[in-house]
Amino acid sequence: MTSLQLNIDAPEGAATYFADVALPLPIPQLFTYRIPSEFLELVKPGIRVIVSFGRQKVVTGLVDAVHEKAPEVYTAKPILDVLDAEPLVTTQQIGMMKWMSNYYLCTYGEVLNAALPSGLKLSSESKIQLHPHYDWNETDLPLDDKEVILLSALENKDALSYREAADVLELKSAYRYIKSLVQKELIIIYEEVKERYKPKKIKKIRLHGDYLAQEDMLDELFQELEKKPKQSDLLLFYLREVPVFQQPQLNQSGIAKSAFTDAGLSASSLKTLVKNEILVEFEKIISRFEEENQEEPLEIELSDIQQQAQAAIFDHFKDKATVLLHGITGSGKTEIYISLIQQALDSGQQVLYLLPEIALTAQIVNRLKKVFGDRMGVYHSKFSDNERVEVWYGLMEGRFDFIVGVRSSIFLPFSSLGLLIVDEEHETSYKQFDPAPRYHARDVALFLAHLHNAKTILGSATPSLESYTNAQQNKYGLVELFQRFNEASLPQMSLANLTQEKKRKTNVGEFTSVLIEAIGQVLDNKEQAIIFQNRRGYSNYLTCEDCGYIPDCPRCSVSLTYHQYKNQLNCHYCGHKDAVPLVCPACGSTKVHTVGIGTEKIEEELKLLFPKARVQRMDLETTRAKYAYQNIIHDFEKGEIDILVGTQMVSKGLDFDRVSLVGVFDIDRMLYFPDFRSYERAFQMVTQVSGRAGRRDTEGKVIIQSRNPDQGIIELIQQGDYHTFYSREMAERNKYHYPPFTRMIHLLIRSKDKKLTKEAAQKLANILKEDMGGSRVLGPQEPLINKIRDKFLMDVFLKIEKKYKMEAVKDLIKNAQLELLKIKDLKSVEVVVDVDPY
DNA sequence: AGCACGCCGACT
DNA sequence: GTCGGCGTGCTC
Repeated sequence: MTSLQLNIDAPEGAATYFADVALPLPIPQLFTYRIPSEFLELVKPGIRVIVSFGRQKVVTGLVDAVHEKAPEVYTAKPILDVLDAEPLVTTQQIGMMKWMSNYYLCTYGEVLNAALPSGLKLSSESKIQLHPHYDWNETDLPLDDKEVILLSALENKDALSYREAADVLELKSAYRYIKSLVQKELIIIYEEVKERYKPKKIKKIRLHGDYLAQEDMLDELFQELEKKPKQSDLLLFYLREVPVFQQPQLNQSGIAKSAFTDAGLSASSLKTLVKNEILVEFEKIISRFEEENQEEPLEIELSDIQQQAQAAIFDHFKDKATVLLHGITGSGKTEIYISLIQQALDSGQQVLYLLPEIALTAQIVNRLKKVFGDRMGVYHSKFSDNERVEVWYGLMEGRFDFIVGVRSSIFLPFSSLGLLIVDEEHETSYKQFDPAPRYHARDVALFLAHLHNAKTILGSATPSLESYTNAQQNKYGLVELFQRFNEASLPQMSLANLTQEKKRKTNVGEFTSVLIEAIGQVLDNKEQAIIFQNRRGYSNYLTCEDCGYIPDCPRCSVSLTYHQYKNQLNCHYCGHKDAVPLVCPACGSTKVHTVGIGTEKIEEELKLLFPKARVQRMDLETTRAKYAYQNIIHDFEKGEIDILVGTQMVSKGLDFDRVSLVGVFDIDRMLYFPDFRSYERAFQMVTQVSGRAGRRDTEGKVIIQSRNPDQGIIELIQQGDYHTFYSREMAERNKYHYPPFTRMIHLLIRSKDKKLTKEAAQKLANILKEDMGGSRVLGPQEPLINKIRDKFLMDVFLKIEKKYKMEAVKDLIKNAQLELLKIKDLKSVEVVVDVDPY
């Protein structure tokens, strides 16, 4: 068999070549395909190929290696097509992706899947259509009802996917009938391949070349057209726009077809001119990114302090690859970044500037665009696939050498990175949780820098304990900036005690009088306020006063959140929606009311408290549209909003001049979150959001509402003293063996059966405890939310001292997983491994 | 991840 | 009996 296959298309005596191909699927191994001789020259590592995989499917894979070793136990399928002339990924990228799959314990295919924008992947979908020789009347084969339904559906619509076929029959799977119909030769199955990336084209018009060569031809033409004024108008318009006789080369690029219609000229006359080959219509591929108005590049001038900081950074870079830039909000970190980026670009290196999702807004992008112009590419989740592909190619082809982007920009094809900046380094949104690869973009960026021998700056006003510890231990250089730029003063923080006010009845709902008064003052002074509440929706949940019933999600173990404007109950975990009950479904009582307070309710209450104030809410719901976020920010900047109410979105990297008050609505909620990082998060959040208050000439005020403000942690947060906070928190982490003293791995065990989930978790924990000692294995424990999307969850945490090799631990985990698979009852239980959970 | 196969319970 | 569900194994 093997020898037969070797000679399929290779000339006598010539070797047959094979390619190991990585597929963007969660399968651990590579797959070997035969390279047909016509593709031999083209197939190299990093080239995308199309292969068939499984029964019928066609998928895009990435060539990993080319060799002559014929597989021994199976016949390799041929590569069907080659997609690239040049490798689509760089060797550094492949190195990084392999490192990621190893470090984050996932398959290479999963990394690949995350790395390639979907516009660069293509896969097929199985579809069915009527058999070419199909004739309804000729069929004397017995057909059952469902088969008839399917056939008539296919007579109306020429193709159906498996999913659609199942929907037509109102079944979970239509496979049975599809198979039967294929056997009866009434339908066929085929693969439809979707090409995802489409270059953007515009229709353009130019003068036919013949008229360029001979000027008198045009005179004749105008005489001919004398009786057709609409056509000669069109022609004159073109000649006015494009002076082809003065500058014949301009005719080549012509003008946009839309220019004619925009000028109010007849579209049908244009059609006639094109038909008569006087004008020529053609298409041009254009970039999706607008050509920037060529403004003068903005010069950045650093203050003395900023210059000193920059000098200190350079000094550290002499012997360290990474510098932590710890600068309070408003200390002018961005200018330092810009200066460093300029210098890196000037020396011919590429630069990557990472920002957390919500901080990457028009504000910062516009500012950078003014300095760097067209060489800067932006990579953002609100960009379409096509736009992402253009950034990818733009970087490869050298049109961009500077990328500003979110988490996933670390996957872009850099070839000569010199500098990486991870801004707001402490942000949790750098960590991806679902799906795999569960990576932390900051940590991958550091590895990427290592691969390129590049320098990295981690920037934050509130560094993560991990990074600050690395700086303390001299692994990173540390540069700190404690002075606000432009002499702006730091806001003054105060506490408002809600419990006490409730006793004295000075509160209005969840608002303390302290906060209400402060807002009133802001409005009187024609200044602005930001109210921060990290909970969206109207209220936390509904409850029945009489029986205590709380509507909960049928698929998750959480109560449903009440959204007033949609008049709906939503599950924030699985998206389940429910109508709002008028009477309690459990006891029939009408005393169903809301508990807790979200951004939506705060907005409503504010409108009642301050009827004249213009209140705007900013959260996931109000910013879903592509430009909604920018619009709100823009209105706020222009002073068209007095009070901005929002979730963490309001705390990120926005600079407003007239904000004099920041209210932290409910700090308790952040502190009591059951997570070892909850204090760190609360500290970061409050410090970040406080930074929005009082810039330039306005003195800022921050009011933190709490029910229980007499705790050390709140005092620490109020003082805003990072160093004290750091040492206190580190003492706690040390005591309980939490990161940064240890490394953590989170094992999430889930399945549809509660008992099996618990059993599997226990088993897994036992195996690991035996292998690595009981003190390093935490759990199994039931998480607070123990069911999501109908799957029961259990947690096991591993805490491993830094001195241990992670490799060894990962092998133990893999082994434990294999052990678990050996127990046949537990095979349906999933184990999700999350390295360095956040 | 899909997809196909095979086994098993609930209906005509 | 057969239909429809679902768990399991495989993909070069």
